[in-house]
Amino acid sequence: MDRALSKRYDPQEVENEWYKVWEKNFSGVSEEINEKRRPYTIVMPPPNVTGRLHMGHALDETVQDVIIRFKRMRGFDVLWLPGTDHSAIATEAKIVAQMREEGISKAQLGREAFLKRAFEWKENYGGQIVSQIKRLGCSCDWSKERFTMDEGCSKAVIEVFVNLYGRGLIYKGERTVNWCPKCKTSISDAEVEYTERDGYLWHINYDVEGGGTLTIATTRPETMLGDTAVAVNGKDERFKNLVGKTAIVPLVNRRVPIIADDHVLMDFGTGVLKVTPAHDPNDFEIGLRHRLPSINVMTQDGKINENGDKYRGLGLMEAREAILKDLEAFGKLAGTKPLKHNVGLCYRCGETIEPMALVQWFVRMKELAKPAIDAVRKKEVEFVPERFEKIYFNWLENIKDWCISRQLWWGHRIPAYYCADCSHMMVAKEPMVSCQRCGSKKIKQDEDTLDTWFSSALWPFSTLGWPEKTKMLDKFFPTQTLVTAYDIIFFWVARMVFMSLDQMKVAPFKYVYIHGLVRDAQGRKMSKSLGNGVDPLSVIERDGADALRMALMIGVSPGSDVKFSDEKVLLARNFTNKIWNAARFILMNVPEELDGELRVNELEIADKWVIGKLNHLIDEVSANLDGFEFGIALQKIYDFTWDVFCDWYIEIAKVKIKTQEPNVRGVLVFVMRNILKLLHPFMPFVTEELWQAFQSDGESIMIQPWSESDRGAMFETEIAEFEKLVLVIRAIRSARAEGKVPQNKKVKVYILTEDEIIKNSGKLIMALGFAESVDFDVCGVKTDEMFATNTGAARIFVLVVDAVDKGKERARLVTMLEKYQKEHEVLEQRLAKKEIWEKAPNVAAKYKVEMEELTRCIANVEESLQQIAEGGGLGDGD
RNA sequence: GGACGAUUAGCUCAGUUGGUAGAGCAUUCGCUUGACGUGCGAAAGGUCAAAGGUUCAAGCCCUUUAUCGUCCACCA
Repeated sequence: MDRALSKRYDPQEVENEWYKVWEKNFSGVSEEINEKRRPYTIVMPPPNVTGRLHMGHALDETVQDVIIRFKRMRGFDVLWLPGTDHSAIATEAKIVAQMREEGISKAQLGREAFLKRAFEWKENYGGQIVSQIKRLGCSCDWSKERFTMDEGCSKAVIEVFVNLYGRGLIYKGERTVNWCPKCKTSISDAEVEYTERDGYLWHINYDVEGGGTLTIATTRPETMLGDTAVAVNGKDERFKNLVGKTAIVPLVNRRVPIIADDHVLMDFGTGVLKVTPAHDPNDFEIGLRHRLPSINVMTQDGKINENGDKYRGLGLMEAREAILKDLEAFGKLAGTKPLKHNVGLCYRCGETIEPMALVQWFVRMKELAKPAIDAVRKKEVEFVPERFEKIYFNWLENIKDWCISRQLWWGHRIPAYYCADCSHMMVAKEPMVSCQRCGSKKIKQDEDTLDTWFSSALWPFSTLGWPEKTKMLDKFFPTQTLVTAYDIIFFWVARMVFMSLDQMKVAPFKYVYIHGLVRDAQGRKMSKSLGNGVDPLSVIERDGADALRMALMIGVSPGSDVKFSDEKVLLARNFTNKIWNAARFILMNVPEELDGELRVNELEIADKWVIGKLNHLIDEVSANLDGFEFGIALQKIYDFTWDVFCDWYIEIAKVKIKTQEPNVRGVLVFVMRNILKLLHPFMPFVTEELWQAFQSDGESIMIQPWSESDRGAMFETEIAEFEKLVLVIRAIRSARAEGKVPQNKKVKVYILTEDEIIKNSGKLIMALGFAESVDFDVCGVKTDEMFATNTGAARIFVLVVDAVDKGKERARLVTMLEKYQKEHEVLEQRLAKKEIWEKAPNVAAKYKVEMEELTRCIANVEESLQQIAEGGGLGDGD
């Protein structure tokens, strides 16, 4: 690396450069099966092709990249396949909006020209999200990039549609569907979001032929224009005699039957229900049961249609006002009650959804859902965290047929063809040119396109070449892990599972890793309307992609939402700088012999400590990553790097470098290299840049073998022993600070201990505790010059001479004594119980040792107090 | 109505098989120490939402409750 390391890490300098290298070197995975390296596949959830990168993407892509980079280093033959989604409604809406500005409508342009324009739009904006994903450092294989509407994916869509239709699993029929008047298309049940609104329950009197009145209750009076019955519960004594008679719908004066149906609740509203089969799913069912006609009163853009008599042309709300006014005028309005009720909204545009009976295409779900439920039950597919399988089950177990037709142009056109002469319908893979029944050449293709999620559901295999039998499919399917947020379990995850099980006879992936949504610092969902979204690209530009990635990954647990805050970015950015400078220190002090062989059997205690800690870290982090515990893994690497390596080992290394101890360089480089590798999945750029400084072969860190712990160098006892030293040194520093000893002043230290390790580590203790001499016996200390402290768990008694604050010693010793005595008591009580010896002898033994230590400490403190009380100095005095 | 999650330091959150509570930020004190002031050392701060239970031992397991959040279902 010829770039001199500056004092501060500058991410901009390195990021673009490295991504170019990676993209060149690591795209184009081989289709051939590698006997030694097992394949590991992730298909990227395709973002909207014309979208912009937001924090949700950033989190999703980062998680995937962490997994992929980890698995790659672990020796898997990885494929992370990227791509984009045509996002039918969202994209078409954007194009239509743009056209509106130019004063052009879809109808004016025509289907063909519209599609031409849409593809041009896609070409222009489709690259944007891709280049933004690249800036995150994602190591996906861009040579395999796919698009849901490319030739192959489209072919897969047609193949599945025709197949399902042939087996009767796709059908065309009239059902109540969710109509969005703004998007002017039907949408599936999953695409409706319910929200509670304050509304009214209006009571309206319907005359009964032959005398009497029935008061119905409704929240949508405008739908009465389409009423074809009035229903009561058959068990309701109040209305029993009216069943079978005829009611008159006010305003339109339609004669409708009064029917009995169990769906009507006696205790809600007035117990009388107006039945509008065309505009309510429940009423539609009632209509089927009672063979009621269905009168549609709405146009596609949410106005009253020709069936609405004099209200024709009014918007629904206008119609409601007008109808209520008229009802009142006719004396038919019996009352108004406020009511909180749920209103369905379009998940794309937020418009109120109008249920409407329409002829649409549906996927029959019951048969497809069952294997998908079983696959998760049998753990062929596992959710991480597991609890999300409940959501999945709940949805699939109560699923209704899936409305897949959309009245849009941007999407996969339904491969159904109609004969203009005999109306014969044909569903076929290839465009039909003549009618199979009458031979007519006048053939028209179905106008509708498919739900975006229909093509997304095939994504894990359509992207690998299916329906062709490709080597890619052979090698990389089924995939291993799918990473996504919980909000699209219904839309996408469940549908991929049942489509794959049905078409491929195998689940599309083994694990579904679910992460949460990214929220702002106040915990609110980031949204355009709130304007609280943080642009990941601005974070990258300011603090680097590594900092962004770390900010998203640190301290998160699977399935829970991530609060994104500047504090986290700062933490992450500071951490990149910390590693950078740790590396800089090593490079400045270890200019040569970078290979620095690590000779384990020549190590001293501090070396063994850091190596041992590293080995434990490697094991833990590897296990955490295998278990999708990214937040924990990253936290552990962070703690080790900062606390263990930088704050302690490098400080010790400074002492060792001065005294020219032979092993220090090897240890520093060895630990640093391992930190870089462990950290690389999370922070690819800075680790790559530094890796290059610690080796000479120029190879990318991406393909380095993952760290393996050395089982022979776990050093448990050394770790425990060294940590006693740490406590002693901390105690000295603490005593100095409490005693207000100026930082630049050295101090005499006396330590009461029988510990051999501590006795033999005077040099280190002196150096790191800013002490000038360390004695291990009590001697020559006047009480008014000393400051005492305990050392926490090790309970070694430390005396620091030359303390300035002379008044506090006694009180401090008393406090210490009380604390020790209390701890002693607690342990004594625990150990008094027989059961602990029987059931957890190792724990009991540990407690016993601690208690003995405490006993010694108490004696020491008491002795000191005694001496103070006698007014003399400790020991010989001088 | 059903399900799930959250409740731990002033704030934001970790805490993986039960063994004497952790981090970052903020606060206080002290440091221009030749890697880093995006830094270093020290300190203060928590009856782990409440009440029961299991256990030698509970933040963690069980039961109930409260508050907040999310999803699903839905009475027009």
